[in-house]
Amino acid sequence: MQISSRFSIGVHILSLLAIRPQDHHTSEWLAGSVGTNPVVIRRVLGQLKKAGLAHVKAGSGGATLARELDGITLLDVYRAVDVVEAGKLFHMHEQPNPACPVGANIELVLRLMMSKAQSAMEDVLAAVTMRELVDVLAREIGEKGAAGG
Amino acid sequence: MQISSRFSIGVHILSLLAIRPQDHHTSEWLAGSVGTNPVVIRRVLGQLKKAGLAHVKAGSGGATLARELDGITLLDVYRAVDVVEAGKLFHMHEQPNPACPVGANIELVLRLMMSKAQSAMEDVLAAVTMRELVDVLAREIGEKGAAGG
DNA sequence: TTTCAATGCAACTATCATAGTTACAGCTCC
DNA sequence: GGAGCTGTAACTATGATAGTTGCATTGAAA
Repeated sequence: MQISSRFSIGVHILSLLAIRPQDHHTSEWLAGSVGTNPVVIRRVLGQLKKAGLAHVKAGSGGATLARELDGITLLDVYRAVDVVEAGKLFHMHEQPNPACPVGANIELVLRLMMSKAQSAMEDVLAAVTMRELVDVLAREIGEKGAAGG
Repeated sequence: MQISSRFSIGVHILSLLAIRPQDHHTSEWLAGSVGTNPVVIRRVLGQLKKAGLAHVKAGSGGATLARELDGITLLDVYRAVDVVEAGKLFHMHEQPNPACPVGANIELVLRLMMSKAQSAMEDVLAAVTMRELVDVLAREIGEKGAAGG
């Protein structure tokens, strides 16, 4: 089991929009950096757009950030690409026997723990802004470097 | 995307072994409380056994705890049922373009964040022992009650 | 107004994990 | 030996993911 790569693709896209604001970011251009199909990019970009994180221009094409980097957390991206339903990271078995003491009561207890665990994970994502991520990324690029687009 | 119910089934099984130590815990009996097929139970129980959390008797049948409740954390169960590979909760897209500055460097940065988020989640699981969970469960049962097995 | 590149979306594919099910060999104990 | 149970293989249905093709629509520029 893994959380869909739509999340990492979303972060990648927003990073590109931030770091190379001068370029014309078509889905094909973005797909070239992400290493996937333009349609996959359009799907994710559509979700970022719906979440108010990006603008996308139909016709002439091109995407831009819809918000300041400081106003976008990793949790915003994670929510935008709809990768895990809220409160449903863990799948609880669905038919515990209500006639058994354990079966009748374990769901409540277990859901509480699951919820805490999921929240802890999401809190980490919420604590990181795209600004911070892009800054670290820019430093990496500065040190190691890399050519092309 | 959701983490497999094998985890919640595993916790349910261990709770049953703890709370009703007098019973003969066959896969069919356990399946009755969990609300699933005996084979599903045997599969999970086999994983708990391999992880050293439960004993299972072939032939005559029946499962028992292999460790004190205090010595079993929810993380142990989570690891036992092999629900998420270590460090791989998030799926990173696999072919970022090394010729693009962002593509070449985002993996490192993103994996760091993903790893932190996953660890935060697992730390919560590690902080809860089956003893604590069973105590809460027993209190629930005491308050609300429920008949049968 | 024609043209052209790009988006948005539907539809289809392959692949994989999950979870349920049947079947049966092998083990244990009475 | 027989009854009952485990361990495991094999098969099924279902659903998510991710890639792909095709096309109607859009918008800007020639």
